[in-house]
Amino acid sequence: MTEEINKVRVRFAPSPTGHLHIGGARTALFNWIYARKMGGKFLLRIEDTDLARSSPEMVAGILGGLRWLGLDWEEEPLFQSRRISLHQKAVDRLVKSGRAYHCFCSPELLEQKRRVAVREKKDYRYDGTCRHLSPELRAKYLQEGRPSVIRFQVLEGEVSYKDGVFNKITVDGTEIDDFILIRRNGQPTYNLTVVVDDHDMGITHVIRGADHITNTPKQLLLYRAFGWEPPFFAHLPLILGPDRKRLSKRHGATSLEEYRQQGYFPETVRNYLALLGWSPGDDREVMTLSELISAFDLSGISPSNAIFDEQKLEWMNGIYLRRKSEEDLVQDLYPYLKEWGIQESSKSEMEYVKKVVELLKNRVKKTPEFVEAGTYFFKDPTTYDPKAVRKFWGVPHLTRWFSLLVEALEKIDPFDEGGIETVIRGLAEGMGVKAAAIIHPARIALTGRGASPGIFEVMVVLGKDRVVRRLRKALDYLSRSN
RNA sequence: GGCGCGUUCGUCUAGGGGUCUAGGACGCCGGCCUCUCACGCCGGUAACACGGGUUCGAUUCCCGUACGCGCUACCA
Repeated sequence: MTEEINKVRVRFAPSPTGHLHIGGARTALFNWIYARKMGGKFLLRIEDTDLARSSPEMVAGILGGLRWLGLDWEEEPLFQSRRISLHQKAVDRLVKSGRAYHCFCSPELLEQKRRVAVREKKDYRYDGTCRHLSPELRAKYLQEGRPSVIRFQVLEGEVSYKDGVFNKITVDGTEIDDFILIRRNGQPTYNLTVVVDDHDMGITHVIRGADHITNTPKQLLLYRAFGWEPPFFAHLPLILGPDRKRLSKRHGATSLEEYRQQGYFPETVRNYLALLGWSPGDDREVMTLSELISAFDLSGISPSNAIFDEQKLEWMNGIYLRRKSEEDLVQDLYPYLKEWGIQESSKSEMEYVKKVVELLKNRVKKTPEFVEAGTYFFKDPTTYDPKAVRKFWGVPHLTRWFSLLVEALEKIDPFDEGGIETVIRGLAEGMGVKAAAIIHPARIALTGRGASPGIFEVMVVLGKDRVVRRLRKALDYLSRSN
């Protein structure tokens, strides 16, 4: 029983007003890992009280993103919008106990006061007009049905807490506004809902972005006013773009979905994100999930913001890609097959694709790159790389070499690597040139390019028919252009 | 502007009074391998923001300055 009570419960609480942001994904990941590490539970709460900007599609997208990353949650996600009456009830308690009060100041009036303060270079804070309203006047206004908000009454002199990541955070009570708990339209505000919901969900550790640091003292005040035990707070440093500004559209991809579409593996994103702001304390970087979980510790999180380095993400994806089996990569390639002109995937065609993957996997970092890198395995070259042509096709006797090459290759049976290599090296020797003198021109003929996997391997995969056809085609091209 | 927080190679970071000639990784540069390109391997480049303290001794502790970021909403 007590064991159950002491169990760690963490949550990820996105607001469905956009796609799952890379920063949100990391927050979710850290919560998930922490729950796993501690044998606790990872819960979800959808903060959809901003009715105008929230949508069910966004909720679905966010859940999909979490699933893709492998971050499974327990219990049903809590929808904040369905808890409004509970939030209001909680505030009623505060009003009754005198910790919250109705404020009748109009938004226009407050806006005006704020402008004045800004003009005079003073910092604005709610002046407490309605805090000091006489009970009679307040009752009268209420009776008249004057529109009002409910504000929290800040009494404390100083609030401080020890953050799990940052140093001790202290703020003077005079710096905290009598913040609004319930809007004019009856909707509760963030600082209130987050406290009520976290309490009701039994959240023990709040792990969230550092942009919430300054909200924390307000929330602590609410916990105190409600007489609730506050959770442990740990704030994650922000993820910045290369210009040190908060990661945004200007930096390119910011949503998890975009990285998925670009061909990054979930394990890469997970691993890379885990390393943004956290380190296992030793030199390990490429780590499995279970390694991540066992090495994870809140104390390993650094407090300074981190710049998102896409180059390193790409490098890491290359590591994971090379570790994958050809079979798995072929699976990943299915959505792209039609770009190679493969309509329905027969067994033999898949065998061919697998061979192509074998040759290319050390040369790409993301799955979709196979498409471009491997086009010549599926279509005869229609153009020849001009730079390579200039370098290797300008030699004399090339057409004669190609003719001899075709002749020799046609005789090879079986058409395997050893046989091909022997033939080509023999041919070169016979002509008193290096093998490279034949290999490079042949590569252009076969692939259209100046670079490719080893040419003997390429020939084997292409097969004798394609090889011979392409060499003849090049021969034709050469004789016409000379 | 006010308040809060932060500051180790270009980037992610290790280290937290002497063992630091500050370690690793990405990137970049060079080399090896080699038919090219990759992969792999080897090597190199590059940092404790600045100024004061405390101390026998500060990258490590304290204060200040600079810079950065966050918050400053009837958004979350």
